[in-house]
Amino acid sequence: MSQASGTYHHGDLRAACLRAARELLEEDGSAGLSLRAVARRAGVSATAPYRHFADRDALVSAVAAQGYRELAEHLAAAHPSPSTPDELAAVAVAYVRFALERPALFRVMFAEPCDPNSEERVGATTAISEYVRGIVRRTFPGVDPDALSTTVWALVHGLAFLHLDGKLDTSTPEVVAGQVRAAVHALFTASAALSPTTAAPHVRADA
Amino acid sequence: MSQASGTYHHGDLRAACLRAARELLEEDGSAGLSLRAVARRAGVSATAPYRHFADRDALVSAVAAQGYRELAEHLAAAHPSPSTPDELAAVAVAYVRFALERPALFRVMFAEPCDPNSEERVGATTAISEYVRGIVRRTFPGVDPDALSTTVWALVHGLAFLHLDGKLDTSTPEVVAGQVRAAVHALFTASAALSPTTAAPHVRADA
DNA sequence: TGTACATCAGTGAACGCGCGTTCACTGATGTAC
DNA sequence: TGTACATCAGTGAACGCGCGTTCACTGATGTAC
Repeated sequence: MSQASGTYHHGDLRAACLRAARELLEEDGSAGLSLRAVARRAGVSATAPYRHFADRDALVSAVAAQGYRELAEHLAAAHPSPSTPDELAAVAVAYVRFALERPALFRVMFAEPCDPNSEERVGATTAISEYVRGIVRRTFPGVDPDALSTTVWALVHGLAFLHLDGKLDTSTPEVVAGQVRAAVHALFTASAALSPTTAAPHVRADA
Repeated sequence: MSQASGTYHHGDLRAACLRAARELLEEDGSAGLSLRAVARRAGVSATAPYRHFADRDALVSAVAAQGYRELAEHLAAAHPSPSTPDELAAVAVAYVRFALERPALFRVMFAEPCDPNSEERVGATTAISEYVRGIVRRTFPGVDPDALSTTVWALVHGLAFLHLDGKLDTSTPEVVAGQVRAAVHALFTASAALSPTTAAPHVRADA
């Protein structure tokens, strides 16, 4: 029997290592991810992972990349192609919820000083970035998508991190969602006012 | 001679440890802060810091708290009491610049899972939070300061982190400052439109 | 169908490392008389 | 002013730990004949 994902001695140790890493992150978010702990959890000798990852960094980058992919899926699940403020807000809520449900993974994805050389990681980041740009283009036609998508991403990302660090009220998911929606809607109104097609009077008054 | 900050055998080892920690963070941002490395850098035995810090966590928290204080000073230096969008933007630029100039310190302050028990740390965070709220109150009279200050802080904090992680263009300080100013101004316009006193027509039209 | 062989995923001992923390100590300082 | 003493900041040896990584190996699998 020959499958696409090879079944060797272990079965699929690479996948098992990633799974183990995720479990460890979920159990103790504050601990650093160690190759030995991952091997232990995968039920394999300390050196077995070296067959699948060049070194510890490669493992960490692979975990981060998987996180980016899952984040993208999570956002898409919130709404396939948002084009209204409410839909954008729903995606923003999903982003923050993702961070709060997997705090350690989210930190690995963003807080860990990342080597810019990891293709997997750079690619995944670019994908997220493009996704946000697409939303902004659809939701705010007539506004420069580059500048605004940066603003949107920064706002949502900042909300995620401040919640993660306990700097904001995280008592219930509803409270969090409310804060995120309020912030996104404030932003939308701004942009509508700036848009040439729907410019607010106090902006046109400059002309 | 008896001074407020006691001069003992070393002089002032507590301060020397904090200084050493800061130097180490600036030299290698990716390495974790270790008590032994700090002692080594301070030119003192590995166990000497225990006279001044209960354990490693206490040292890290002290460094973070010092970072918060310096951030507050940095923001105040950008503008003592901002009350216009331009002045707020200047403070936002200072916030992001602070993060980019001391990336490792900034990560210790925010990215490190922090124990909510550290009084020093909680207090410093609260101070920053209050400072932002004050700015928002002055800059956006008539708008609920709670909600908006969260939005402002999140936006600026998100900009700082995305720049820090190389997700945005950080080629020159001017480019970064431009992005930050653009984002803050977008937000201001939003809030002006929402404010009862200066509400934009398309908002009042709802009534 | 059966045998010989190559491949290579996983093993396990071993390395050298830096870490946090303990402990009994030492020796400079400041104070009481 | 001089001596005895208490304090306590800093020492240095020692502990046990988990880490990343190396290396020669073993043994299951898949393949060629």
